[in-house]
Amino acid sequence: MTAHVHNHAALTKNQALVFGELSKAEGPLSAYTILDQLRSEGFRAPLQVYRALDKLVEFGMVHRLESLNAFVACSHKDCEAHSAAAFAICEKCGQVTELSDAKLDDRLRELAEATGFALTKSVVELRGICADCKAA
Amino acid sequence: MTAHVHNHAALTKNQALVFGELSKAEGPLSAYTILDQLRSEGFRAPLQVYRALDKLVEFGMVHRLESLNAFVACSHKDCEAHSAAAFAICEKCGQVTELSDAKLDDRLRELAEATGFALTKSVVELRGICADCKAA
DNA sequence: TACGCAATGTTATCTTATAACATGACAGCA
DNA sequence: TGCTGTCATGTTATAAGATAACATTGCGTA
Ligand SMILES: [Zn+2]
Ligand SMILES: [Zn+2]
Ligand SMILES: [Zn+2]
Ligand SMILES: [Zn+2]
Repeated sequence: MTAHVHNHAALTKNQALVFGELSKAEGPLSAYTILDQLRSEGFRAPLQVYRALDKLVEFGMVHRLESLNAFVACSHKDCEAHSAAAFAICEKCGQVTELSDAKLDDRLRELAEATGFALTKSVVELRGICADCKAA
Repeated sequence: MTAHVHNHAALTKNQALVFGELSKAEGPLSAYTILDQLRSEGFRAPLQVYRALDKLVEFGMVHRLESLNAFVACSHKDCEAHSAAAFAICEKCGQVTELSDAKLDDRLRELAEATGFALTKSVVELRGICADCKAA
C-alpha cells in the first residue's frame, strides 16, 4: 500500500529513486544533496538527478523552490495537477508548507490580465518564521 | 538633475556603478553580466558586485529576481520602501514589469497569519508572455 | 597619533546547472 | 530476424552563480 497514487506512466528507476528521497525528506533538498544520498544506488553525476527532477516537476509531483534552489515533493496526496502552489518557507528551521489558495490565484490572474500578460506559471514563496519556531 | 532621489546615505563608488548599470539596462542583469560591464571601471571579482548588490537590495533600490538569478533596479521613481513587490517576467523577450498590488499583499498577509507564519518577505514572480510579445 | 569601522581588493573555493556526446533498452515494423 | 526511432541512461567536462577567508585602504573621531 503506497501513500501516493499516480496517474502518470510508471516512473522510471531514476525518477522513482529521486522521488523517494524527496518523499521521505523532512524538508526541501538540493539536487546535489539528492545526488549524494543516491550514490549508494549507483548515481554518479548531477544530470542523473536533474533529468529525473525535470520529469517529476513536469508531472507535478515535485515543486522547485526558486528562492532556495531546492526541491520538495508535492504535499497533495494524489499529486493531481493543481493550479498554482504557494510555499511558506521558515528561515529558521527550513520547514516548507505548501499552500493552495483560490483567492490568491484569482488575484494573480486578475493582475496578469489587467496588463495583458499571459500567465504561464506563478512563483509565490513566503519567507519568514513558522509558528513552531515563533513559539519556541 | 537626476532621475532618482534617495534618502539613503550617498552610495559608495561601487554601489553607484552597479546601480548605474542596472538603471540603464533594459531588463534584469545577472551579477556576472554586471561584473563584465564594469571591468572597464576596474572591477575584477564577483564580490565587488555582490557586495554592492547586497546593499542596494537592503536599501530597496534593487530587487533580486529569484527565478532568474538576476537583479533589476526598482521601478519606483523615488525608491522609497514599498511593502511587497511582484514581478511579471516575459519568457520571450525578458522584459520585467514591477507590480504593486495592495489586494495581493493583503491576501498574502492573511494566508501567513492563518497559519501563524511570521512573514518577513514575499517572493512573487509571474512567468508568462507579455502583451507586446503576445501581439507580435 | 592611534583607534575603530566600513568599504574595498584579492585569491580560492563552493554550489548549482547544463553542454556534448556515447550507450543501452525497448517497441513497432519490414 | 534485422532495422529504426525514441526515450532513458551514463559519462566527462564546463558554465554560471555565490561565498569564504584574509589583506588593505580610507576616513572620522577620541
Ligand atoms: Zn503541490
Ligand atoms: Zn521554523
Ligand atoms: Zn521596487
Ligand atoms: Zn515579451
